[in-house]
Amino acid sequence: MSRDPSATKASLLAAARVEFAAHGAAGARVDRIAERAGVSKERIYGYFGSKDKLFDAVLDEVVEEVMEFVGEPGRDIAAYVRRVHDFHRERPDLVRLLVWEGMQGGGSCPNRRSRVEHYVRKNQAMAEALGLETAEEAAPLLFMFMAICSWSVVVPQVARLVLGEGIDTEDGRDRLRKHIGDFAEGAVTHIREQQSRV
Amino acid sequence: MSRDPSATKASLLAAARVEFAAHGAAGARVDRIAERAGVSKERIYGYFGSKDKLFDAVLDEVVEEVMEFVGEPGRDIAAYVRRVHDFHRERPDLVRLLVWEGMQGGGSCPNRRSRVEHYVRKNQAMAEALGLETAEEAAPLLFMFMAICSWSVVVPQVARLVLGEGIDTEDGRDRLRKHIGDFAEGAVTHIREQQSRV
DNA sequence: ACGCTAGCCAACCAACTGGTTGGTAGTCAA
DNA sequence: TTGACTACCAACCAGTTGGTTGGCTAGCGT
Repeated sequence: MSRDPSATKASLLAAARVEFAAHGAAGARVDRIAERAGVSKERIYGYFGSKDKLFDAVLDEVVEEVMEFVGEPGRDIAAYVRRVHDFHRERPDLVRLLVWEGMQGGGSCPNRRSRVEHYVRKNQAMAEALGLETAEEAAPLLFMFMAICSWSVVVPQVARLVLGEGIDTEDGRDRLRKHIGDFAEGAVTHIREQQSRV
Repeated sequence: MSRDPSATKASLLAAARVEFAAHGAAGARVDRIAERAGVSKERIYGYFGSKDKLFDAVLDEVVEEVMEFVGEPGRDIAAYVRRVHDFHRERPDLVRLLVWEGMQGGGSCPNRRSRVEHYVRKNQAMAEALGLETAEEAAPLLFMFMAICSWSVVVPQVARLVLGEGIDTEDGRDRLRKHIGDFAEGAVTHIREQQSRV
């Protein structure tokens, strides 16, 4: 058909992303990926070797994208958190892929080097904004921000139970967004106070 | 073998809990559950009808347990959050089951009634502790507390990347626990201040 | 003692799984 | 033109899946 290897590869990656985000590495079906890509599934093995390696390739790609799209935290940390929240809400793929990796994966963690680097950079930016001395001190904060920004993507059914059906409306989502911002704001002020007290 | 229906049922439920927590409803294997329970898999269909219904039964049971073991939030909310964190760390089953349900489930949400009730009760307790007027106002807070307490169970690989390898040691975990408590403390103070300002 | 029901299992089944293979057909250098 | 190389696919394969079936037997009421 297309006789354009790089286009075929890209098409497979795109299809795989949809499938993996929806079902995880274990739940994904190779046939569905191939069909969505409009390509014989044999191409998956020709280009990527196996289903799992394809998953890793997708993850690489998405992590790369997020580095590009979500900037680094600036002075106004609550604003940054809201930005991250917006990104995850609009494109839940990354969060879902990470969660699948964490829940199904055997702790292999591909592309480790660059991912660590990515988070270190964010931690540094955050430490600077908070007046903390080392990046490590900011890490738990970053981690918890990720948690509150992602949670409603990960357990939407719990969100509906706890926050009410309103969470499915634009209005309800905005309200949660505001709470998330406030929550972050509170935590940051708390830290700043502890900081100045020393 | 055992010829004791309720014992067989219980044995199946226990085995299913392990299997479902590890692999989710879709990833779980009926044969493995039966083998672990030391029972023919046909009994699963005899007692529960299908794999999915067995999953629901397990979820019911676990939710029930959590209601029992984790109390309600008292005056010291940070302490409550730490308690929840400890529970999830020691027994990650509940979190994992909820996440599988959220990621794989089709939004059916079995046992809805009692689960809503459970969260409403917690929201009320929390609203009271914070001096908020309605339970709904406390809901987002409860939701975010769940998030920060569960996150390292859900994406352990990210925890390792962000917080460093130390997270796998008892010491590192305690440090995170402390940060989670502080984080909650900060958010609560923030809310209390907003409250008193009005 | 005896039959009947309920708990149980080994064996089975059709559907589906990730992965492979043999062969076709574009494409490009010589 | 030819020959070789590469992208590609339909058909295939062995192993696994959730779910079913026919029959065995422990234990109870009679």
